[in-house]
Amino acid sequence: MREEEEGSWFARWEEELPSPEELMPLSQTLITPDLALAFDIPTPSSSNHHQHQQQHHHHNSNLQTDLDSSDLNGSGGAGAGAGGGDEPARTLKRPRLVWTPQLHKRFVDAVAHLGIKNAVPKTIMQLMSVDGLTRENVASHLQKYRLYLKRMQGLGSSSSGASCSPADAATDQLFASAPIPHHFLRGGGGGGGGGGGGTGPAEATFVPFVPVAALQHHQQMVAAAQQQQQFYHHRQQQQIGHFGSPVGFDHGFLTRGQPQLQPGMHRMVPPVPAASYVDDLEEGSRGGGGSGSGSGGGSGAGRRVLTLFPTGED
DNA sequence: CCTAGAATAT
DNA sequence: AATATTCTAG
Repeated sequence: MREEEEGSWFARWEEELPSPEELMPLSQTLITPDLALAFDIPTPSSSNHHQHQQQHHHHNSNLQTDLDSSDLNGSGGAGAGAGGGDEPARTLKRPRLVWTPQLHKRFVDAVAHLGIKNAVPKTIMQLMSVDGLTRENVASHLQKYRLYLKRMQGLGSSSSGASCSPADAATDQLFASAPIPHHFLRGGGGGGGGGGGGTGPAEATFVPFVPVAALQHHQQMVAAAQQQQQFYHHRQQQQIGHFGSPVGFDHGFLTRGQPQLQPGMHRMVPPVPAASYVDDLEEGSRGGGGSGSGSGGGSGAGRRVLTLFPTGED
């Protein structure tokens, strides 16, 4: 048992973690309609371009906002009835998870609040409380995120040309949408050091008494996986509708604020601040504090960090 | 046995 | 390029 705590880290947790707006539109593009479930859809290699008809009445299946991506799973298409039957509950592949800035924000927040030490996929996943998110999803993203951080460290001093490859630019945009917590800066190298500063070794020494206590059972992934598929079906019961964003935001996001408890799978919901939230969008005070972002130079990119929505607002 | 991490594949 | 999936190590 650990009893050491700074006592202040969680004090701000409420303010930093979930923002109502950010919390709501989280359950994005997960799973697709029963269509996918209906057949296994081997997805015939490449060759999928024909615009077929749009999906007629979709029950409650989630749509991706208004993205035209359309076939995530090759809906429709070939299909064929595999197997004859409709027992899709098996061999189902879930659609690719799209890491939208909001989702990433949550990811970063979770990581930031956990600290490097506890920022492991499972914990992060639990902290995020995003249904449909799997450990694999988080792990994969975490991997990428680490690379990004690592890359960031490599720079700092050196020429102002921060970006090396165009690829970085793209990733930058995604990752830039989320504030980089002071952690994550691996000291490794020494090299450069820091730059600026001291970001401090605040290596998250604080123990995370993860609000998500419980859990940690010897649950088998298999079971979890099956259940996940299950809730994909059950999902249809989700309470949808737009949450009043009368302003241009017409996102048809299915939102899922609180995790529903799955039978057999308990998900503790973190202390959702039912109290007042502070909209701490990107606080302007960044740059100096942290790792230096700019340190001196400032990447030319400046900070155009504004979580853009895919809603097509331009 | 389960989890994290990196590597590899799609 | 972005994610998923696989493999290996702890």
